[in-house]
Amino acid sequence: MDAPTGVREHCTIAATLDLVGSRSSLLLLREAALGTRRFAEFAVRTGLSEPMTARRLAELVDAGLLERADYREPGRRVRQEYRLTPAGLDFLPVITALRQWGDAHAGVPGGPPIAVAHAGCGGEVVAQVRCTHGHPVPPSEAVVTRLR
Amino acid sequence: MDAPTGVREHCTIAATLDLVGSRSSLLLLREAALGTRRFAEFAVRTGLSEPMTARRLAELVDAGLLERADYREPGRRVRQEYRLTPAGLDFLPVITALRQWGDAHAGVPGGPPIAVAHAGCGGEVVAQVRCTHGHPVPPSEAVVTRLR
DNA sequence: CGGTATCCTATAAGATACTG
DNA sequence: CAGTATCTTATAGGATACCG
Repeated sequence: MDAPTGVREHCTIAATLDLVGSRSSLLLLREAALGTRRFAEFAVRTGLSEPMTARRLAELVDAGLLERADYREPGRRVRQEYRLTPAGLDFLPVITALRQWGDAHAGVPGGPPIAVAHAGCGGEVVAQVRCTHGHPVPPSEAVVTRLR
Repeated sequence: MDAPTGVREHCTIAATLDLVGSRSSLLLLREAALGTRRFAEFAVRTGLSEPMTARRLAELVDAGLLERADYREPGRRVRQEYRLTPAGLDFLPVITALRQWGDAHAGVPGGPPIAVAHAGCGGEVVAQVRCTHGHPVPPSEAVVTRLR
């Protein structure tokens, strides 16, 4: 009678939030975007407890944003690592946009703790609202159509 | 002894999530971005209960993303409306990026319920990761520096 | 090191009823 | 229409202890 798996949301933003919208998931995705790979690093850098780190990392793997892989440094035993999948890489605009808003409006003492620059050019990396033709789209030029 | 107001996070993303990171806040900001102005519309369109709608709208006003304003249609009594402030408009890249990821990876039956187009040009509106010089920045070209 | 099991608290969120 | 008051449930998340 009820849906066996997943969520039946009518809005894709709501569906996204149901999937990865918790604070802990977003912090873990932030860390993955910054290059973190190992379980203990995720827990320390996000400040999340280990049980929560484990549960959310497993959810993100299930949701297809992260993948586990074996990882062997020469002469050491096999370890695990978590890496962004293509769907996880597609999430980078969200992380970038959150960081950008936070840097501008939720200033923390001492300033932002990380900086992201474009390799070579050195420009600051930001998320921009544009159309698929590459034009910047200010809010006044965005036309919203409700399809249903 | 403790901080009287606000949150002292070390990361601007975490600070942002503490401020407006709940599912209900993000759904309300989505609606504000789509042009919703009135209390009852916010509640119906997000599917949130009225108490939650009231509490979160007040939080968003306190946080400076929305502002209340009197609003009078000719011949009718004064009503209230909620509008995005400049800080709220700055949040549009986050909403756009969430919608974009959801449209691509969290498909809902019947397809996305809204479409956003660039006025005139007609191109689909998306969030793109770029540098401040305007170059598109693929994940491999983003250089992360931890400042502390 | 990379987790799991168990238990606990805080808060997100809904239901219902009511008010100016 | 635009909320508020009160109550309840579900879940996010932490603390602690333990395991292969």
